[in-house]
Amino acid sequence: MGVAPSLSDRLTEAILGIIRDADLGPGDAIPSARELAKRFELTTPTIREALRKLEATGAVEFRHGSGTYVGPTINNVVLANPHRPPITKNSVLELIGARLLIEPAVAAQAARVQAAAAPAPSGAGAAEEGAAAEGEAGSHGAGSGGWSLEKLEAAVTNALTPPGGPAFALNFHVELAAASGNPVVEELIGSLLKVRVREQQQIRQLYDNRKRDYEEHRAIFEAVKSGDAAAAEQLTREHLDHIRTAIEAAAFPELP
Amino acid sequence: MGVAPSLSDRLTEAILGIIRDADLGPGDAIPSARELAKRFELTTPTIREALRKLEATGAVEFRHGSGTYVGPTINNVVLANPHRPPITKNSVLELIGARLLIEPAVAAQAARVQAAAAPAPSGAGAAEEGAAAEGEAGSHGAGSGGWSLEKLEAAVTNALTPPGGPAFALNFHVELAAASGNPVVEELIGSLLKVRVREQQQIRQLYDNRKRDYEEHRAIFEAVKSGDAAAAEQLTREHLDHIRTAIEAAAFPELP
DNA sequence: GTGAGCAAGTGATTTAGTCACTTTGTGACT
DNA sequence: AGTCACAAAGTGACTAAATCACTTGCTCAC
Repeated sequence: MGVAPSLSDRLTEAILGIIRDADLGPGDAIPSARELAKRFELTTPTIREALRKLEATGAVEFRHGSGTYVGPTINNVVLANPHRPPITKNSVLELIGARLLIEPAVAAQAARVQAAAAPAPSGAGAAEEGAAAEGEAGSHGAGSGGWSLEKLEAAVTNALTPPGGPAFALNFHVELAAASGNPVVEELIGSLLKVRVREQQQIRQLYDNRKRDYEEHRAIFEAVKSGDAAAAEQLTREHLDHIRTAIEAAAFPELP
Repeated sequence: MGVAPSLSDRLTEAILGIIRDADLGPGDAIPSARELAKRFELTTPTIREALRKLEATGAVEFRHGSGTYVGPTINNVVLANPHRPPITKNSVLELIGARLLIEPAVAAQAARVQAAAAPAPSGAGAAEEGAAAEGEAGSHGAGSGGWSLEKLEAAVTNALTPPGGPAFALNFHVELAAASGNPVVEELIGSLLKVRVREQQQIRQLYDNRKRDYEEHRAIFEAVKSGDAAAAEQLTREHLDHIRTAIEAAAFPELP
């Protein structure tokens, strides 16, 4: 078993080693392909193969004429398949089903974290479990820079902004996952959403649930803010269930 | 935006198109690099770059001297980062935290599916929510071939088998996710576990919780089998919590 | 200053060929 | 007839030296 640790696999590891030894983060430039070729005593096509592998997982990024740079997802433990199969109505429903299974628990955890951080303003009876504050994030998260409750609120109001508006990049569900305090969960939800960005836009065009989305997002936000885990969980479940029934009712341009 | 749809990105898409048009599945051979070079009127290094990208995500597999084959994860929507950062104790805890958040809900869903499939043997009061049977799987799942309850039981007894034993590939938590009926959830859990296979082995060597694992797995299995969602959820939570405290107490060879 | 234009650095791709490995089938030997 | 050794064909792995395309920054005229 494991007879072949070989290949240009070692090269990708070596390049990752260079990146980590130099403590490079997303956006930083890495040595050019020719430079690496010289350093490893290989030729550029070989180097490029290794770099392409790293590119496929978002570990590095090519910019023609400029250089090669560290990618945004180099520290991810899980990622969305960039070579995903063509979307079907069924696969979209499976995706929603998965989110319906995990996001309510995420919302509840976010509320618990919030309740532990703030000195409980109005004590609603929602302490259903022990595991409260998971504490600090290891700083190598998936882009959650500052404190998350503010970003979460920004993401709420964002549901009404047109594409291209301010801070359109913020997604409520991703920010909600970030508020749970666990960067892996944030990656998970982010990956799940990234798979269907194109379909998301399609759905948004088909009918206008943006106002309802906004209201439901706000309700969830309020529940999280007040530390009511049970309410956050239930509201999130209902919200996703609404989306699911909407998708079920929708007639897709492409359906198998 | 999106000014550059170009690159050898189109090549990877085209190759994926070939695979899907020919309806090739994992294990099937794809045209050789030279053949593809001729077909696309390109040169082999260019083709190889595209193939390397596909290799990085498990869409294709190289076998030196034999050929190139369709990989096992070509239909995944989410996957474990093959170029994952070095593991730290904190990152392992984050991983467990994420599983602690989602797996109890997965176990509960598996129990609900089971309760809906079998005509409730002993009606325990566990119907806390509506969403029951999600129905058929789209057949393009992540390896769950036959019916899952049997495989789940096989995975239970497997906790005691030494490495290299029969059906060692089966993992209880992955099979549990499969039993939830949602292939995306199965992928998710599988990816989460794949990230730390090396650490899993390390932990298993440090101290022997295999017997306790076995007993807890069996308890969860029984709860799922009897359709008791609440029990399955709670038992899974406790099981993962035990693992977490064990990891917290462990002294890792490498710790930052 | 401001802008046009040159030059260096970098990625993108080609071309032509060699080496290493796997598979398969043929043939000789038993 | 059965089995083993070996050769041939097909394939991936990699090299070598170029050329083209793009970006960036600098310089120099205006």
